[in-house]
Amino acid sequence: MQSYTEENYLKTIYHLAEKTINVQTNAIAEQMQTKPASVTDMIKKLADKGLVDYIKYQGVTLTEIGKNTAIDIVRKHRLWEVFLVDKLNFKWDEVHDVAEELEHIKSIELIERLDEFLGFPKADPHGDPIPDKNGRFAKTQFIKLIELKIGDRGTITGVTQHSSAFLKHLEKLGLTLGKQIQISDVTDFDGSVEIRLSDKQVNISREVAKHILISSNGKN
Amino acid sequence: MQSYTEENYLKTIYHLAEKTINVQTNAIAEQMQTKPASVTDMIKKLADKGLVDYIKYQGVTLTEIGKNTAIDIVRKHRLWEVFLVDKLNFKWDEVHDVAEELEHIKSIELIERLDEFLGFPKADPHGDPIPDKNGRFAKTQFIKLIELKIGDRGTITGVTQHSSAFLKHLEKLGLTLGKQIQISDVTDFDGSVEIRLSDKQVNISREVAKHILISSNGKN
DNA sequence: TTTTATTTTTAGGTAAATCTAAAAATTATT
DNA sequence: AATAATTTTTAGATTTACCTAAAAATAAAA
Repeated sequence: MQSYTEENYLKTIYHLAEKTINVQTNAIAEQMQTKPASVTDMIKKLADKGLVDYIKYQGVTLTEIGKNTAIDIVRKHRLWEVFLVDKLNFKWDEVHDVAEELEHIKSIELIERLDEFLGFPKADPHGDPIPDKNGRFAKTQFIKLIELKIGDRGTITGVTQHSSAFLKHLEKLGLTLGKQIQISDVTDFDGSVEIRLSDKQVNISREVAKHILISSNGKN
Repeated sequence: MQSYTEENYLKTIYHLAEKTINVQTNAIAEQMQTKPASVTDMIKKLADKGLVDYIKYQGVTLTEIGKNTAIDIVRKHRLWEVFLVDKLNFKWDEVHDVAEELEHIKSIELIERLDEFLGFPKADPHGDPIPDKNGRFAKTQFIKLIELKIGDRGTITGVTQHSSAFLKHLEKLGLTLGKQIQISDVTDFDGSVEIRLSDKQVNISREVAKHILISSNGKN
């Protein structure tokens, strides 16, 4: 059984490991808003518990057990987000902090039943995949909006930025999950992208385009 | 803002204060499965924060702020219990421990929306009243089943014992919330009570009868 | 390949919530 | 009222998760 804090470390390491193989102390510290010295302390503890592999000065990797624990927390977090949006009518930019607390509630039964109550959702309100109770993710075929060419069509299925500012911005533009889009133009000058929606045309910066995930439904 | 632990102390003191005016250190310790010395430490802290009034060796009472905080936790606990039973199909004897964790999630918005989602329930699955967001309880007129006379009718509206064993026992007998009952006999010998339900007749011990609350709908 | 910069760790300390054991106050009993 | 029993508090430690400041290791630059 892990403490609330240990769980948060595992989750952070898990997310950072999606980008780099060996996760660095400073990266963890920054992510968790704490100091590198504190991270070192905790890493040692997690290593003693067999949740991470750790070589001094070389960063950490999750062990099998550590990874499974982390995935379980991610599962809880995302299921609660679905609950908050689908059942309690929260906006997609309002759910993160509360889910951050709810993810630590320790009851397997609770999560199984919540999953069922929500209809076994495959993705959270930001399009992030929800692992099943065995920790398996449904394979998904995403492409970044920025990589599409003029004329390409697709459906918005995820975002890689969860800040409230970003999500509110998308909401205002009408770029929400499930929306069908087509690239109508890409500006050479600043790389901004012109997008055709069913009812209107919007322009987004290159920076925004980087963080939108599209499930492509064919060229042209 | 209180810690998880502080909240548990306030809640315990609140419940104990329903029976005695001045709550004793030992009583708190027993209830919280901790040692009296630890309780004294925490009481001092709560007194410093203005949440309890404390005179050495004389026990504690909640201040207005402390009481409101406690009621808020009770509200959260009971709303989550309703959620677990009504939405996730937990049994009434399975919800306490999980609600014990959920009650500490800090988000006013969450609870308001949960309350609405559940249809502003007035009582939890054990019949305990749920305070509204201003901390006010709906007045309820309960009488203990043990106090009824032969021939009296009523509706089961609460229990004063939340142990799983007790609740499972009632469940097996068909004595669940909302059931209409009539007292058909009271045994002189051991005080056990014979109860008529719509479809059957059951016998309960005096001890069980003490912990069932009835909203009486008139004599005979 | 030194020197410099960055990253990481160690050493020593703090605050929260516990504990045990002993002392002090209160309450009950003779 | 004196003694015994109970309750409560104090004193001093422990554990967890932090911290700062300084030392050590690694990586980057001259």
